[in-house]
Amino acid sequence: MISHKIVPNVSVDCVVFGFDFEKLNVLLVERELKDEKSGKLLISDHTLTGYHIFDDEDLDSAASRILKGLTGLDNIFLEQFGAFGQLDRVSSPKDQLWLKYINKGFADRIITVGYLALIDNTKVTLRLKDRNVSWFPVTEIQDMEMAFDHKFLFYKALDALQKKVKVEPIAFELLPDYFTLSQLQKLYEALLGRSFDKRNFRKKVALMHYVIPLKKKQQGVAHKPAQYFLFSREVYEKTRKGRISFII
Amino acid sequence: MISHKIVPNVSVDCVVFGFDFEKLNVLLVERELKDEKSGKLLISDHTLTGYHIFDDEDLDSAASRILKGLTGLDNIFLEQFGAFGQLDRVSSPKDQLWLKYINKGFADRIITVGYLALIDNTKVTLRLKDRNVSWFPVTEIQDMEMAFDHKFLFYKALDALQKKVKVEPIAFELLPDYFTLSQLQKLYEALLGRSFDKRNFRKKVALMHYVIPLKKKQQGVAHKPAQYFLFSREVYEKTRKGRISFII
DNA sequence: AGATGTTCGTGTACTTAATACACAAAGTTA
DNA sequence: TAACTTTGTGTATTAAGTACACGAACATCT
Repeated sequence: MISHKIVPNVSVDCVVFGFDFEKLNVLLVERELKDEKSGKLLISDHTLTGYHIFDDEDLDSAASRILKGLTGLDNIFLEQFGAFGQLDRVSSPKDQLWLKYINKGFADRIITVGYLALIDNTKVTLRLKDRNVSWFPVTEIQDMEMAFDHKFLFYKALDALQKKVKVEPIAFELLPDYFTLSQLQKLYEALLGRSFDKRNFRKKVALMHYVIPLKKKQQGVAHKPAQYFLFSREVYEKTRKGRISFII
Repeated sequence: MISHKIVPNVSVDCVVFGFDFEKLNVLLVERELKDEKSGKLLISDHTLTGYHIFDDEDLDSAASRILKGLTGLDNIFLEQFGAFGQLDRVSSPKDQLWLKYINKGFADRIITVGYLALIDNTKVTLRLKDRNVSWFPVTEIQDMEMAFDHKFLFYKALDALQKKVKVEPIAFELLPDYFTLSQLQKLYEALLGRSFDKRNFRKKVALMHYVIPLKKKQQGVAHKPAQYFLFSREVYEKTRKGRISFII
């Protein structure tokens, strides 16, 4: 059981990515603070999902705990993309006001460990008591107001994701258990911000013996139904060569 | 100026790599503790170079500070390879004994941020007051006794280095300003633990327009003298394509 | 002066991967 | 049954990867 005694100087922040078959999205939590008397909005922006770590859990567990609370899911794909300890991470007036307001006695020197999480949108229903949590297209983050250094962290995570996706088969974490090749292609296009030629893309996938066709086809679509495929990590581990280039 | 007030729960550890034109080495510090009465060796092993961070420096600065103290050099190539916060990182009897002995009042829950550093052996003379610091071939680490979770951290760093080296031109950080192609090849062989065909290796290097031949040749060697080359980061930045595969 | 030892620097043939590009087939809906 | 939409497929060309052997340039030794 968890003691709920926090380690004062350390937090984790999760950048949670999801794919809706159209575009890549990120999960953000609304942050609002109203002046009690005037009712005036003092703060209205968004944050990543993060929290301090407890003194009896390690970093990965802290990240898993946060994601469990957010999505109800265990076994979410999670990977560090960096540790961040700039002196001015939490020092803007807005952020100081917020920290005073929530009044949890956090230190003002907080080193945060960033985790990127990939989740299968089809499996999750969001929930976080008292706070609005929702998906935002990654292409819109640019123009949003964000808390602390969270916009910076987001772009670090996106960068790490784009690099990793070229080198390891982690994109499948964003898809349901079975998927069509067009969905896979759209995903890579959303991840990398470029487009691929259909035939060439499929030629490459054909060389990935761990992307396995199923007997199942799409049903009820107003066009030629697509075949479903499945990603087998087992086959991947067995057949991977030393090669680097994954997609591209 | 630095206040020397430490952040209690956070440290950085540096895994410092060097290349002696034969093999890849890592820098370790000897750790010894003798019983005051009996003179019996209670601890004799090696550690990475690390320390707590101060409350007025960020993570990168802390790592730079440690390396400056160790090598006298600024501007060393530095990059995070992960943050580590296992509950049992420092809890072995030996490590507890050591922490009691040095008696600096460190917390017993310490999250460390791992940095990998690449240095040009030809530019450095080691120095660390009161402690023995020296180079060890990476192939020998396996059989060494190491403090805390430092052996684990070392292998994480090595792994990160091997991945990164395939994808970015960081190997040059381990070489002097100018070098021969045979030295470059030996370096890649040491880094990746495999060998390359000379002609094919050179064919690849020829495609890297940022590896630039100099007029200079080796002198005083008892064989045909090799031409020197130089790595230009400027040309690299200008000419890099989206491609992934770097060497291999 | 000449022989010995060592590392340097180069080319070709073959196989594998990357790219560019267009159209008929299989479903739904009106 | 016609219109619409997405699926699924092949070929030709170029670029990159791999396998493989030998003369040239220097220092050293006799």
